[in-house]
Amino acid sequence: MNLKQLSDHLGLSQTTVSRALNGYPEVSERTRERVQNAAEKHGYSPNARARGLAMGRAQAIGHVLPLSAQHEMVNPVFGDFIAGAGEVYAGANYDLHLTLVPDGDEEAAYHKIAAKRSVDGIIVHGPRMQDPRIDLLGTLGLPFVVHGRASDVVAPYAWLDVDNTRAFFRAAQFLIDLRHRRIGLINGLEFMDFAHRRRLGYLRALEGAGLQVDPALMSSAEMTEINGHHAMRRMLALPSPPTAVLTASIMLAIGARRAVEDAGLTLGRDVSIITHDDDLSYLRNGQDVPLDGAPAGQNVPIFTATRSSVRDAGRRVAEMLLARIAQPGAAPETKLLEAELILGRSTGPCPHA
Amino acid sequence: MNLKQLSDHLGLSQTTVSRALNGYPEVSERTRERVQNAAEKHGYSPNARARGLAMGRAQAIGHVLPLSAQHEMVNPVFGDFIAGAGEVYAGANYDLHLTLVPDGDEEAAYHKIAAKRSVDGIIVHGPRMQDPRIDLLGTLGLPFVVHGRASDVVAPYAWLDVDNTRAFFRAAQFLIDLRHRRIGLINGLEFMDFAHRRRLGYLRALEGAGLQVDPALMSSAEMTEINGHHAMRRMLALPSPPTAVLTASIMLAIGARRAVEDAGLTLGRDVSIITHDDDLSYLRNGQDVPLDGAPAGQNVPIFTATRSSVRDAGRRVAEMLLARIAQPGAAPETKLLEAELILGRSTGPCPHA
DNA sequence: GTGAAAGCGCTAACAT
DNA sequence: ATGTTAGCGCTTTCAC
Repeated sequence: MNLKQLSDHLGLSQTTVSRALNGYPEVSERTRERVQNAAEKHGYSPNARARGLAMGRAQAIGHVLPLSAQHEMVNPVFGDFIAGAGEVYAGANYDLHLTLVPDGDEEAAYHKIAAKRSVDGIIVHGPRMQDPRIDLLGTLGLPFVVHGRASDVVAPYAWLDVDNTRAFFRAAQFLIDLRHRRIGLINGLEFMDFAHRRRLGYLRALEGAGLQVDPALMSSAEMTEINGHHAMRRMLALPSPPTAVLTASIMLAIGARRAVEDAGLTLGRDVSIITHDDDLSYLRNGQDVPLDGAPAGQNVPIFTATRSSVRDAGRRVAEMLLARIAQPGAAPETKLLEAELILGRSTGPCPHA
Repeated sequence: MNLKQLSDHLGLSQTTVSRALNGYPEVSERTRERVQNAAEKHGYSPNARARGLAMGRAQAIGHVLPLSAQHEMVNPVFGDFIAGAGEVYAGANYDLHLTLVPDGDEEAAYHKIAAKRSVDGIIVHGPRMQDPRIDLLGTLGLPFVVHGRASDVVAPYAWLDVDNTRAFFRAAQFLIDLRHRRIGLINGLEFMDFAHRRRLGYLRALEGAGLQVDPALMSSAEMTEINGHHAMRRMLALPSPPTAVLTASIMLAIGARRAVEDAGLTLGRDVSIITHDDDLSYLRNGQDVPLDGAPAGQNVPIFTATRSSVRDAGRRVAEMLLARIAQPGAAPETKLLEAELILGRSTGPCPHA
């Protein structure tokens, strides 16, 4: 059923029906009601393409996900993030378009997205430190918001990010307060901006405490269990192994934990592990203490996480973009979310202290 | 730059330019080249909405993700799956639309998708056992392919699925062969079709071996670490606890593993854990043995997983749908993927045997 | 309060 | 081999 059929059926013009459905004031209440009932009854929804063409906007948002050859895995929280954004779009009658851009032909891909005019704005995912996409999008004049930041980009742009630097600073500081002196970092891929910032926070805490920075205690790789295991194994084999390690995701932490067990060492005594993760719904499910069956005395903090859930971050980024589309001239808004500490276990004071 | 501007610039009609760009044969080679160069130079890409409107198709595929209130988390492999599908769409010049449907108003949502005509076909995610969406889509006449199956739907439809029943049958059989008699199942939410089938495979293996089925050894919940921990704790507290447990995801397995440790028991001796996961890229990263630092003698199978990666499954589902769109009359194709066993550890023979 | 008509940017049937 | 024209389904001026 299209507009013409519906209006013929009602004995009205397309114009009137369109106005009735879109809430224009000059339609009589009686007519509006008749039209709305008929539309409902016949399941009429305007053809999105025709509507967009006539109105000059797509009523759609593009999410752009870079796929790097070095980065096989898609971030597991991506689904939750986009679910949050999707909620907002549904409420505002926007569609969600997803574009996967393999790195290499990035510039062409973004030009094409802009030229096709099938979206009114873009959410940029997975920014790198000196991400060329941001300046490019500025040039293209398409509204956008970045989920994360690109440290080396100077021009102002809209973003929402977790304070990764501070989260890792606090986590490292926590270990320092427990008198650890040899503290390792098992990080994600450091060309990704979030991983770079995490490293920065770790380094600042060490430097602030006057501790030596040892490259052998730092690793950077994709955040999988096996990489966590390898990195921890390597560090434990050092002449002077770490007494505590900070990992950048729960999968890295799990791998590291197993490496400690494999070495015949005891977690929280010989080696402590503390981890950050973007989403602790894996563990928490609404509860603060992840594993309440843990032996007594082991409930010390090990997790840093964003206070708001990933889904909520998705909602907020979507809202920022819609606001930006509504107010094209406005100065780019930015939002920095704080990470929090959550009670957990496997962490103890330095054994040598 | 739009078609009119480009054609004016070239001193040609819009028709000729359109034909040149779309590979129609009646354009002279010289003209085609001139047009293509100009288009390239000015970064011309046809307006997707106008094109779709004129051609009567959207050149876009919709992925529909149900969001249940009971099911807070989006499956972490969703990103990888959709990345695979996206590759195929990019090659075929299709866009990817994502729609998130909260359960409740499912019917209305699907009607709306069909009426809006913004996609040429649909991929259905997360089917339930008696999923009403499938019959609904059949009625709507929109081509679709289901990722997974709906056991209670009788009408034929196109799907791609992993053989979950067989995977869990084999996994349970493996434990039975190790002489285990008390075998637990820590499953996902069983209104989801995949979880239902997994349970079926587990039950068949037990029944085939003449073993008693004990409801106290079966749990069903969202696949998080904490749920794995709770379920395992509960089972270990039974008068007659299991000697082996089969879990439905790596996160459940990790939680269960910790519960075993917390109980002061030894994995692979007192209790064995064997798990399935849809995506072992977390662990494997291209290698067959997940953790090569494992103590000797513990490298026995613990993982069943899809042979093809999740991303590849995404590619294949997308191809099925595009084929279906090209051949609307064709009989619905179906594809059953085999799961495989992967070497791991934490599994041993029954201690009482 | 309602309708006629133009136009959004493109493709495709129909000339030439 | 190229151009003219109609039309995809809607919104929006303009006229009544």
